[in-house]
Amino acid sequence: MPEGPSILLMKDNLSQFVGKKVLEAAGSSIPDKKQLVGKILKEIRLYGKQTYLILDDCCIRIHLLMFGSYEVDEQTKPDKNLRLALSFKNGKAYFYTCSVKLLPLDILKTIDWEADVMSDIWNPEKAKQKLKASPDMMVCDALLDQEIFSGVGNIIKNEVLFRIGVHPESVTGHLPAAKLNALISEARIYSFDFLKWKSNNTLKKHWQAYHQKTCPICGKPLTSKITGKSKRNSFFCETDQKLY
DNA sequence: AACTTTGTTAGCAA
DNA sequence: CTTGCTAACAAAGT
Repeated sequence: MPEGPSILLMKDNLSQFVGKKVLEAAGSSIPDKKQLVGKILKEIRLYGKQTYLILDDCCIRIHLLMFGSYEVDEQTKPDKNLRLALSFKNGKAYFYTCSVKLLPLDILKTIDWEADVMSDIWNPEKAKQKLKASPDMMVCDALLDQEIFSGVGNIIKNEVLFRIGVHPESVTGHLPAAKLNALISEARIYSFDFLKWKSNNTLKKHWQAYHQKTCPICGKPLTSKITGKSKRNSFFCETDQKLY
């Protein structure tokens, strides 16, 4: 169940199969397994929450959506949820309850890789331009917009807004320059904190706002509210997060 | 046991 | 044809 950082961990787990040949394919998402068998997994590339398994002449796009999961080597989950399984000589990869689509390699050229907040080529200036182009958008929606902050999900949204002291229903066009910059930089910084804490199983322990009862700064109760066009839950402090 | 949820998209109305 | 909204869908944890 994945936001961007969790997908990065998945990529690490799958990297042992890069350069290896697909010996066998299974699962409900790919009707014609022959398209995959015999192909080499050339590279794994991420775009936010999307994973591209790049083969010789096509690629597989995997999105775990809300409830998807994966396993390496051993299948412990039921076949009915199995969307894709790939066998290599050194092990197997299983993907459950997710979106799996076989696509032409051309699709890779259409992706704005610089929009991925965890990418080496993340482009904060470009994000700023996109935000300025939508000055009426609420910040809670802006952070979840995968065209602007690819990889950010609801947890990252809430923690970033708490860290920078901005109310989720603030409008991007009203943010002072310093807050706008903080929004953009913290989206990346928190994502890497998420990655670090997720890896050592202490993610929940570090939540300051998401699903928390009281504000760690002032001790008052946090507000929980469905916000913005995205209609996702926001957890925030009315005192310490300013509405712009 | 009912409710929630780390997300997206098909489908339809305007 | 585009924009915007809602419903649908998924499965595991609380």
